[in-house]
Amino acid sequence: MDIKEYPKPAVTVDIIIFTVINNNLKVLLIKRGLEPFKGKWALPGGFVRIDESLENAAKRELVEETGVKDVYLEQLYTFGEPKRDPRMRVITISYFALINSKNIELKPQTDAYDVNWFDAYETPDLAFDHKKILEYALQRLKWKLEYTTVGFKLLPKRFTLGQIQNLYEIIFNRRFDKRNFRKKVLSLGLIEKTSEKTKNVAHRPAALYSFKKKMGEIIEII
Amino acid sequence: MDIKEYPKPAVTVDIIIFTVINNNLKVLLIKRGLEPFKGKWALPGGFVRIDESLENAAKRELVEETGVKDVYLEQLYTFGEPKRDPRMRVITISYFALINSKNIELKPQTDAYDVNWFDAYETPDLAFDHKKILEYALQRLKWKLEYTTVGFKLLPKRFTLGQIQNLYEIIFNRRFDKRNFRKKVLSLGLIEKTSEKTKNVAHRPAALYSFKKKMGEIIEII
DNA sequence: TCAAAAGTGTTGTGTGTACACCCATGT
DNA sequence: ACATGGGTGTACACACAACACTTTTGA
Repeated sequence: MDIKEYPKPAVTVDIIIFTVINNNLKVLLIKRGLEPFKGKWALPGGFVRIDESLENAAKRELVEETGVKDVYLEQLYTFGEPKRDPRMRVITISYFALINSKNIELKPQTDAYDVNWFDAYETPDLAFDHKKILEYALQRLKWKLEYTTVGFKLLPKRFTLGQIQNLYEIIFNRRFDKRNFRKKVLSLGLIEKTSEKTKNVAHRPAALYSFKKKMGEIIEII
Repeated sequence: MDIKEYPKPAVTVDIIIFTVINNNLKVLLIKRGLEPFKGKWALPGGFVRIDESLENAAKRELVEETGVKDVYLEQLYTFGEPKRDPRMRVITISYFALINSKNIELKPQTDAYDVNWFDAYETPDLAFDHKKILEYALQRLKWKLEYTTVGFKLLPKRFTLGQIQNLYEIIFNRRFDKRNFRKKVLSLGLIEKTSEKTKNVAHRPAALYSFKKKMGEIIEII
């Protein structure tokens, strides 16, 4: 039997883009302008072009929506239930991205459709099976933060130890002991104190830290 | 633009089926009977039917090749480089399966093409990018054994502590301390000693262990 | 002066690792 | 008798968790 005889599913990529804004974990969603699920919020994504790699498709979507390039991006999972899209068989390869909010140039104003950041744990109803995909991504995010240091990608270039701890507390939804947390983070040897401190804060200023060079490889230990 | 205008990639599943035979980690390969890569060994797999889920496609392939149903099966990764198949754009969702060799009814004899178990670390050249996929699977396998207990799926119903240790030593390619290993395994509380012992062995007989009931949930802790 | 986050050490508990000898059986 | 894997306990190092008070700033 010739392979061309098989009817082919459509193939898309969807991206779960996380960032931290105002000490809250946010995810980027797009309001659909077309049926099906017109008017519902959905993960950004689109069809994979016939001659581009899956990762490039994801990067392309990412750039289109946020304007950022240098982000942490990894394949998450492939969802392919036959009825997940009412129109036709669609298989989607999901990617998840971590970006720090300073790098973002959202372009919601310039476009007809709405693009917005939502609290990752309190999104509206999502189109397709995107709720399930988001939950899967949140699970992976927790896992990644527990066993790797990729979470640091969510931070700006200069940050305080308090900001890291906040980040972890948001994502794990629990408190950590300040002394133990700082000890642990510093013992990793990935960051170093700069000579600067926070300014205009209504409390004791905090030392600003930055990543040591060559974080790239170390970050991907798993 | 209508979605039907996009040329669609073909979608397949490939399965990395691991088992342990004679204290060696084995992977199931099939010799290709058609071009491209005719005569080369490859991972079992095939096209996803338009109305079946990805996991069902993987299960179908698994049953077709090995006759087994009750196995550990999980999605591994999706490979989609544009040129990975010389004929056309093919995206493959890989799955990896752990089965214990007692359950297998290989059907290589009845088929025209060859099916065989190979040492997972010493396979011949593989078709397509299957070498890369296999290496990815081996990496995941190590990881799974380190952080979960799914590796026990590779064992028969009754087994000795030495067999578990062998399994781990094969996969990690290093030796473990016998006392520490046994302590660790027993402390998990997942297995219990049966009243039986091994027979006809040229050394002191070993106690046979079996899984406690309700292993199902515990096994999937991550 | 008050609120709010920054900053700082010690102690106990549990987990992983290193290590050596006798036992039961088949040949 | 000997070869082979089965079976067992202790001691040290290290990572993690619990815990409270002083400091510096803006309002």
